[in-house]
Parts: sequence; C-alpha cells; structure tokens
Amino acid sequence: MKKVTINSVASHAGVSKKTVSRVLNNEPNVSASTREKVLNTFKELNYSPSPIARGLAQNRSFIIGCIYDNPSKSYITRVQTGALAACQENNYNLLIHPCELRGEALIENIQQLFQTSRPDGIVLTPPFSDFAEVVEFLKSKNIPYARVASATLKDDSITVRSNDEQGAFEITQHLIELGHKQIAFIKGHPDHSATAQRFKGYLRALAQNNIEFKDELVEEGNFSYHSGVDSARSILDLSPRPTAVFASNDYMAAAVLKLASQRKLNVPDDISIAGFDNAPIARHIWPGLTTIAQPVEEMTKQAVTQLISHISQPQEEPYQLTLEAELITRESTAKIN
Amino acid sequence: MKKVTINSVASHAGVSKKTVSRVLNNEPNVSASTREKVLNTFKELNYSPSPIARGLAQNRSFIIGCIYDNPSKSYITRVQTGALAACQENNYNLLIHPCELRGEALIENIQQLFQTSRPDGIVLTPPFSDFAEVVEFLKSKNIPYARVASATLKDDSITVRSNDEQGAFEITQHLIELGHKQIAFIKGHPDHSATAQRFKGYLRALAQNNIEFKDELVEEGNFSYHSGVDSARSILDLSPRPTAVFASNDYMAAAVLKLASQRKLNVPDDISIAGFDNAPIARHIWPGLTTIAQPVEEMTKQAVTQLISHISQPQEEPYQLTLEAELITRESTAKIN
DNA sequence: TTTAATTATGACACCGGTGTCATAATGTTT
DNA sequence: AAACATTATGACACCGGTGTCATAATTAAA
Repeated sequence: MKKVTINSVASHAGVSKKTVSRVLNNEPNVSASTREKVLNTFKELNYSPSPIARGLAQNRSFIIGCIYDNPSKSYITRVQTGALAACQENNYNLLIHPCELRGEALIENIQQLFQTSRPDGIVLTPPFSDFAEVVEFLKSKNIPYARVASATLKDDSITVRSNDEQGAFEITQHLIELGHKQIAFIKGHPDHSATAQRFKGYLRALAQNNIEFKDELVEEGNFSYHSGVDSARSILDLSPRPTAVFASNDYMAAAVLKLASQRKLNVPDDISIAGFDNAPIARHIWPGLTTIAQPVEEMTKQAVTQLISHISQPQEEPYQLTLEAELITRESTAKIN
Repeated sequence: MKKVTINSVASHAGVSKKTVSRVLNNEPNVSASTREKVLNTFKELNYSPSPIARGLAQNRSFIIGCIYDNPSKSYITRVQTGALAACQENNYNLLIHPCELRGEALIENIQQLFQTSRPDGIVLTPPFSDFAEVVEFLKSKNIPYARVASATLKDDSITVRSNDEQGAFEITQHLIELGHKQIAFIKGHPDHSATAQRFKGYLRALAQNNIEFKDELVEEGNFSYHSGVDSARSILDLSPRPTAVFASNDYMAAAVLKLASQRKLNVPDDISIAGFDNAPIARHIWPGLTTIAQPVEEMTKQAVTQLISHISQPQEEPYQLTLEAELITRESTAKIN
C-alpha cells in the first residue's frame, strides 16, 4: 500500500492541491462538478489526509489532554470513555495524563506536557478542575480548557458538572425516610469540590427533617478504600452506634461494609450503608450498595465536545451545564427495626 | 510566550538549523564546542522541538496505539500505566483504543485507526494479542506491534507474558494443601489464551496430587462478574457441594462470594474461594480473596519499550519474555474442616 | 610540506498539508 | 455589448523539522 498524498489526489483528479484542500475542509468557492470529481478520487484512491501535515500547517496537534488523579479506576475509565467519544466524533486524539503531583511540581508537569505533546486543549477532571493554580496557569498561557465536575471556582470557562449536592440530599433523605436519625457521614478528599457539595446535601436533608446535626457522626475520609476502613472503625466504635452510614463514595462505603461484616454485623438489618458514584463494586459486593449514579461519561463527553468546538471557534458565552444524578437503591439500606 | 523554533535557536547560536538538528538527535560529527553552544541556547530560549514537524519530516507520529477490551477497569488502568511509562521515557504518546468489535468489523476499525491517527506501532492486549486475524493484518501492513499476555500464537513478534499456567497451578496447589479435594473451577472467556492456561495449571495440580478431575466441577465463565454469578449458582447447587472454588479471575470469584453470602454460607469455613489477578476488589471485599498477582504494568511497559526500540531499529531476535506471577493468600481460603 | 582521509558545517529540497494572493471563468448590471 | 461583481482555481510560500550532498576545516599519512 503506497502512500496516497494530496498530490496524488490532485494530479489524479486534474486539479491543484489547493482545490483538493478546499474540498477536504468544506470550503466554499468550489464548483459542484469539481467537488464531486475530487470526492470520487478520495474514494478511488482511498485517501485520508495526514493529521500531522495538517497540524504542522495549522499549528495544531488535534490532541486533547486529559488530566486526572483519581483512586477509582472505574471513574477514570468512564471519564476516558466520554472523552474518547467526543474526540472520535471530531477527529481528535485523546492523550491521557494521570498525575499525582501537586503545587509547584504539578504546574511544571503540565508545562512539560505542553512542550512535548502540544495538546490543543485540556480537560481537567477532579480534583484538578478545582485547582485555581492550574486554571490560572492555563488561562495565562492561553490554553483552552474545560472543567469536569467542578462545583467551586466560578470562572468563565467551559464547565460540566453533576448535581452532587442534590444527590447527597436524596440519599440522606432516603435514609431518613427509612427511619434513620443517627446517620454517620464520611467525607471525601478535601481537594475535591464534590466533598463539600456532598456534605452540604447531607446537612440540608438533616435540616429539612429537623434532625440535629452531630459532629461526632462525621469522619474525614479521602475517597480511598483505606481511608474508609479508618473512618468505619471510628464510626462502628461509637456508642450508641449509628443506624446508618453514608459514605461519600462507594469505595469507602465498601470499607464500612467490610468492617461491619468482620464484626459480624448484619447489613442492612443492624446497620444501613450508602455510597456514592455507583462504581462497579457497588453491585459486586453483598449486599449491593445503595448509591448515587452520575452521568460521568456524558459529563466528560459534553465538556470535551464543547472544548473542541471552542478551539476551532472561540465562543462568547461560557458553556456551563449541570446534569442530574440518580438514586439507586440496593440491598444495603433498609427500614430501621 | 512566543514560539521558539529551530530557526530561532540556529540564528541565536550562530549555526545552521541542520547543525541544531544534529545536536537534537545526538548525531555524530558535531564539534564539542558547537554542541555545547547549541545546548546552552536550548536552555536559554527554553526550546523544545515540535514533534509534529519532526513527525512530518520523518514520516512518524510518535504515537503508540493500545488496543484493549477487558471488563476489568483495574486491568485496563494497569495496562495504561505500564504503556504510559514506556511512552514517556521515549517521548512517545499513547493512544488508547478500547474496542469491542470482532471479526471483519474489528479489522476495519483498526484500519481506520491507522488512517486517522497513524500510530507508529500497536500494543495488543488480551484478547486481541491472541487474534490471528489481527496479527496477520498488522503483519501484512508491515505495522510494528507487540503482544501482551498472549500464550498461544507463537510468532516472531515481541511478546511479553506472565506465567498463567504456573499461577493457576500454585493457587490450586495451595487449596489442595489446605485439604481440599473437591475444587470447582470457573473458566474465563474463551477468546483469552489465559483461560486455557489457567485451566491447564488447575489440571496439572490435580494430576500431580492424584486428585481425580471431575467435569461437573468446571463451569464456563467469561471473566465478567455477571458470568460469575451464573457459574456460582451451578456450583453451589452441586451436591455434594465442592469445598473450594477457584475462579479464573477476581470478579467471578467475587460473584461466588456474593452468592455464597446470600446463601448464608460462611467463607472460608464452609467454602474456600480463590480468584486470579489481584484486582482491587480482591481486597475490598470481606473476606479478602486469595488470588494471583501478575506484573501487568511491568509486562506492558516491557512490551512497549521493546516495541519502540524495534520501531527505530528493527531487531533480528524476537523479544519474548515471561514474567512470574505471585500467590497472594488472604482470608477467603482456609483449611478444610 | 603536500596530499589524502576524516570531521564539521551549511545550502537546499522535501515531508503533506494550508494561507495568501493573483488571475481566470462566470454571472450580473447598465 | 461593455463594465463590473462574484465565483472558481491555481501558483507559491510556508509550517518546523530532517535527509542529501557539497564544501570547508581539521587531522593523519606520505
């Protein structure tokens, strides 16, 4: 299979390469007959343009960088799926960039990513979507970016989030409706804005039902399974023991469940447990976790789609979208007895 | 920040751009003093070459495509981690390509991947590493590729695998040493060569211990959690019930555990359960799963590293490497009582 | 010291597209 | 039919590097 370039197409169709280029880019001022002739040659020669040459000429890379640092593999995969979908629709490539750095080193790392790979835009996912330093850096370098699942940091950039506060409210409400009043809460990682949002939802549900908030029922986690184990220990040691635990994500909820099982507690009869995110583990364990499902793929896809369209023609209006989350009830929560 | 090109560097250093190019590529025939002068200019101007321009000139993309289709998100993430590590060390970009297609459509899809993104090489991960059609296609198109975790398909390509057979042998041996004789086995997806290998290891351990193989103890799974549930049902319905279950991966093992819990069976007292892969879920559930840990990141990193070095200078000897797996014992397996 | 071999360097075309601008072809207005 | 506006097309430079080859500078051999 020898290479088919724009020159082969041009000479085969009997036109100049500039005209071929016009057809390629759907530019105006090409006669219908010429356009068709060229289009046919595309098929005949099985031509597809070189993104590299295009990139060089237009000073673009057709690459979107996706920066993330998340302990949940399923979350990462979902982010990737959404981002990939948007990229494929627009003939972009996705460059994944897991990154555990913070502060100075983080900025340097992102800078290096730019020097070496030159993405046309960046999708920031939690917790980076909330890092002012990162956003400032991108803005100062004039690099297009979009933010996924950020609740704080109101700026004029593309932002797609889901309603974490409402989700947390609903799940707490669900527990309250089952008769629970002593509902422990495990916070997520303080860097993530979702952490504050979910806590707010928890508080709102308590307030709305006139349930007193008790500080000792709240534990600081960080979204990792391990942190969940520690928090679970403190909670299960409380006396009286809470009748329900709402963990800010499913991994921590699974940790609570594991510890409860180790202590021969029956879930949900002795204690109800709820999580957040609807990670695979939520249905892989017994009992299955009541949790909140967010449209992660959709959020990311929207964000990337907007980002790409912003790259080709910068928009006036910042694109901001909030999608709703959905309560999923499984076996881990039940009426208090 | 205005752009720094090879021309800026050349004029600033007072040499031709070709000489700058020589320094960039560590070519010989540059005097020490000139080299140093250019190197200093690099730093001074904070220059980094454009991979796109380089790519156009050398007809390369500096992209490695990674094709996968695996129900385990953690496996995918580990593959990505290893591949990324190798890419970053060699200034390549990684293009992830999840792909659920098979047969004709699969080949077309890969072909399209080539037309649009033009990767310099491809890493095949299970089950694609074992698909003769894919390998044949790549070979016919003269596209460099490496295969991860393939046990069958002996060809002369770069292949890095882990010893699935030995791992399965060890875990079965472990169960036997605990006194188990009725050991059920859940197979993986038939497309994956690991499936046959793990089964072979199971058989070898039985044979070596003079334990009769019973066909009814073997169930066909496909590595998904869901298939594990089905297989678990059949196994737990057997009478007499096997005293141990060895599932070909952790998700299916988790399914067995879930079903056993639902049936109020105590694991490991009533029944021992073992998995394979050491997925996160293996330690996130209670009791933790005895399983086999494979060096997935390392395998992939090795494969990609070899692939990249093969791209720049094709090797005579095919690179073939087998890494060892490791038995991890947790609470899900115990002495028969 | 000359000559030959080797090393260092730069001019220039080229990779495969796109942008700019001049010009040719066509359509419209008077 | 002449003058003008519009649409269609191509020539050519350019994007930022690398490959080829000629030549200049240096070193080794005669």
